Amino acid sequence: MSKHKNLQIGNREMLHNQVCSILRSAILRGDFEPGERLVQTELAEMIGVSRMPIREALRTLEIEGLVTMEPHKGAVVRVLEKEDVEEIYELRSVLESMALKKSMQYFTEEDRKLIKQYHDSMIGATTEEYIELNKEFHNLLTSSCESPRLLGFINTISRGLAQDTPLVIPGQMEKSNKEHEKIVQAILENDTEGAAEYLVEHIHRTGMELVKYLDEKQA
Amino acid sequence: MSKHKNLQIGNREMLHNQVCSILRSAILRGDFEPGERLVQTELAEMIGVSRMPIREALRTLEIEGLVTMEPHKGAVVRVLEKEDVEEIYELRSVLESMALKKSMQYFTEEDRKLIKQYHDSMIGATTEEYIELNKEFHNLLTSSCESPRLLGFINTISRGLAQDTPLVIPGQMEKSNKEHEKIVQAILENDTEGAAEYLVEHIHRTGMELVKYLDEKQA
DNA sequence: ATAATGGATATTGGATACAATTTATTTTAA
DNA sequence: TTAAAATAAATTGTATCCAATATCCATTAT
Repeated sequence: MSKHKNLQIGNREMLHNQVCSILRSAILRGDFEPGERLVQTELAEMIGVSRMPIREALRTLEIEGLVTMEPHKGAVVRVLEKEDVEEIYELRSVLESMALKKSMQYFTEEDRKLIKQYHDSMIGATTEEYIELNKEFHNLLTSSCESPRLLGFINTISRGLAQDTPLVIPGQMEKSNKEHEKIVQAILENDTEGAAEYLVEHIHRTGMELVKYLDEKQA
Repeated sequence: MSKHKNLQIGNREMLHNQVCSILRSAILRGDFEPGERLVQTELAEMIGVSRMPIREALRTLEIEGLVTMEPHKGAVVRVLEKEDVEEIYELRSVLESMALKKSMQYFTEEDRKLIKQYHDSMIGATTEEYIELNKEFHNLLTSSCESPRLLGFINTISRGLAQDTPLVIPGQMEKSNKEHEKIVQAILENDTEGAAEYLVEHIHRTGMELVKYLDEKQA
């Protein structure tokens, strides 16, 4: 974070990033059917921009795995299969635990306090609060690792899937809190291997439950 | 308008991809100095296309880590520090070994034969041949893993660095061949953990030597 | 002399219109 | 009914234009 407050007047983010966020939310929210075709001119008119930022946004979404693009055919909303969810969570567990292990050596006492603080604030949170806090919690665990490419991969893979598991997995918040507790405890004790192992278990368990939920929904 | 006579580029793949390859090769070959600014209009004129495919190509190169882009500043050729090389090789070892382990369960007898065949053909190869064969060899080890996102990450990270280590590391071909031998042997014996471990060692050793070379060059 | 200020200039980000290419659809013909 | 041809639709790429912004350079103030 910058030491100064944001004094900017207008929105300085580039258009294709804003477009990307809009489309990503819409897809994850289910505004577009899986398999639905995304016509550039229609999107441009809907959002109120020209085709260029749309094209750039779609390319980003393709990398994140939310749409597929073929030459002269365009973009379609990707159908997430069970295998996709399994792959995403397996990669998340490997990459996030790797980033956590690397981050551990850079954590200051303040970092560890902040992590504990976030964890505590998640205990009594509402579902909506929890989803936001959880994103930031996981971000705190990994973002000190000094590996920009690794962090880029983690962000890419994480954005490819909605982070609203508390809404669909029964008891997810309670289970997560218990698992987070073990991770936080290990971090406070400077137990690198333990923290990483508990994080792997946490992500793996969540992935398994999400797959189970999707299986049941499909059946 | 445009003269289709002096086509610097073929006609089958999409333009921004061809542009991307051209620029990637040019950067890795050293045609652009590290830190050099890449002006879109100049590149467009040089290559003989309009600005749009240039812009799209630059964005891909940014993801691969070859250039950095800032709003209204444009693209500059990235300076690869020691830390970058270390990160790239560490990620490669983790991701490629993961992909190899997953691939092992899908290998057919033909796959294993083909891998052995490639390895054998690398024994007496010239340096140029070796570089090409080595790319395909590593590709064979990982590409059966049925994890498209994992393969995407491996490709992205690999393209961010020139794959011409045989040219700069003394005795690289001989050392690699010995390490490949162990990998191939483990694959033929269906020893998943062994193959993955030897691959990690191989990539790690190459990364170390490359860092050492860069250190010496800088000094 | 040096730092800050204030334009010119260059470059990027984005919009728009249009041509070219490919795919999808419909119509026509055997 | 089926196959070929014509048509429509969508994407890719080009050319141009304009606005926002960064960079550079000369001028001014301290």
